[in-house]
Amino acid sequence: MKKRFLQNVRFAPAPSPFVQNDFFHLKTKAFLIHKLSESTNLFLTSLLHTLTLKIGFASDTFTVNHLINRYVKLREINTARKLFDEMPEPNVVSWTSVISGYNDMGQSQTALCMFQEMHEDGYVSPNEYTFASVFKACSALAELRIGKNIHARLEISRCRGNTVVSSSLVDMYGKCNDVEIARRVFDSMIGYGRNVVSWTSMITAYAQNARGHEAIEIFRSFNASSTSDRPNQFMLASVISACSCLGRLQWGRVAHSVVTRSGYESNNVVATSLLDMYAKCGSLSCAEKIFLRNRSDSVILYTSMIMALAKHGLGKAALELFEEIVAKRIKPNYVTLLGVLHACSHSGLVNKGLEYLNTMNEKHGVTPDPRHYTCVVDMLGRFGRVDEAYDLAKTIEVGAGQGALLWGALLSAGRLHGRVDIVGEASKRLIQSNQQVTSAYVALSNAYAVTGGWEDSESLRLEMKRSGNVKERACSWIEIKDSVYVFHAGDLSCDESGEIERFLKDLEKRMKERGHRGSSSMITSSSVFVDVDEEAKEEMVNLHCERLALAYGLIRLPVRSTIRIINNLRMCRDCHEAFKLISEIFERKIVVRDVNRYRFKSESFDAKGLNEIACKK
DNA sequence: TTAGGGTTAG
Repeated sequence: MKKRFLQNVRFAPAPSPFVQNDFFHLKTKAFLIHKLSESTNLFLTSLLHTLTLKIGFASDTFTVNHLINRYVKLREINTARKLFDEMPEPNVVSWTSVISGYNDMGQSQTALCMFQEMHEDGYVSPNEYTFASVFKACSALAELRIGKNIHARLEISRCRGNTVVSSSLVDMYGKCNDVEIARRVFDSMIGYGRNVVSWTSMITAYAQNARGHEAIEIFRSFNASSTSDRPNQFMLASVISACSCLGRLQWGRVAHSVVTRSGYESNNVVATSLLDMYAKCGSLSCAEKIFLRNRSDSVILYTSMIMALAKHGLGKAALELFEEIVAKRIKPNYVTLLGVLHACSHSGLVNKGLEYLNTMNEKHGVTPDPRHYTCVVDMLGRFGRVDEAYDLAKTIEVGAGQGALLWGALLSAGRLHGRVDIVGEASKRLIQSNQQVTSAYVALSNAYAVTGGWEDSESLRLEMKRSGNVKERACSWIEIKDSVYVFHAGDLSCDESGEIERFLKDLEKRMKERGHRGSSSMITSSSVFVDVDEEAKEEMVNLHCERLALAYGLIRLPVRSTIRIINNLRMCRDCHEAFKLISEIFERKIVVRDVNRYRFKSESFDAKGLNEIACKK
């Protein structure tokens, strides 16, 4: 502190003639602070700022801290920073206020730089408030390495064992995808107390890392604990999000009843999570009801509905909703445009999709990024324009994670359309960047085999075996009347497989009768080639024929209940409804890596657990 | 006696 004081002392303002004595000084200071705390506009705050300088409080840390906080609240971070830089003796509150201000402005990187500066300055030590703010910045940036370093610093400080700091740590590890450490921190909190925020952080950590069962287990433990806290909108939104990632409609419905009983049904964030849950669990009609009941100017609510329609193959409706956003002057963001492109991709509106990509910056102020381009590559690839997809993919600069999505999309397109050259190129790119290595090896090996390169194919298989890249058997699951059935890829031991095959052949025949020129081998090869005029494409959108091929891969697999799915399909009045049902089945299809773990969880915990909470008084 | 943590679309 001394160094900073000496540096600034010659610039410190001379004592003001207004400061006559201690009593006057204290009264004036109290008046200023009181007025500052009441000030909600920039004009008044600037006036009080001028007054603070005039009457000689520019060196008073406490008063200047109030000023800084007022500017932070008004989102005037540059003014706040300027004030901070001119302070002769900033204390920990001054530092934390500016760090927190940068967080609020979304400038998390600057917040972290400031924390480092504070450390190097060495005159002020961080306290609980500072650590909580800094972990929040790490969360926003998903900076695991820096977060761990600061966590180590926390452990040797006197600030460990604080509920707020630990909650922010749980959140940070969750956002950085290290759920195990998040859980360890959460468990350690039992010694000094958890509150509704700590529990919510843990639920969110599980939900955001696709571990819905554990998220719901934590929610159940929270309700069974002795805490007097009740679930609030933050916690409920996360619980619903956990139900979404599980794709289990029954659980989602029970969670919805908890929301209704808690009185949070009209909360905008909760409503958005409900909408998303219903859409992901296959009930588009319920999603629409939630949307209509809560229609507001929220871009996230609109975007969720656009995504829901897009995923259900209703591209035209999704685009109409987007036009409504534009007409209402709600500013779309990059996710909204992703939804629009997704809608075009899943509905065969290829040229429309390209038009949106090329005009989104000019018309909507959203610059296309690799995620948008990947969506368009996927769209072109799905509809046979593989060369265009490849040409576009080559022009996009991506990091490793995004590259996996981009080249993964091209790999699928190459496989779907039998383009060995594209499969080879995409596989090589994926292997080089160490992404999706197993799938890429398999695809590349198959590509070599198709072109007669048996030696290359064999050596690749050996290489896979040596490096431990063994492909896991894919599986899917489906929920029927509160039970979950797991399906294994390639298992044809089903008694009803003949009947299923006959049924699907019949569906294909009826589809052709309605004028669709799909591939004659659509069912057997799981490929759909589209070469139809615009009108037919529109109809194809409604029939979800691309999904039929994929759904076939799901329902041909053996479980006793498969026959019940077929019976449900038969109850449909025509093949349009049947396709919709197949599509819904497909929407709930989730590939899991660890089947045994999932089975164990699904047996040990069912919707009754949530029901108990729903009925709790 | 100023400063701190958790939610929804992707």
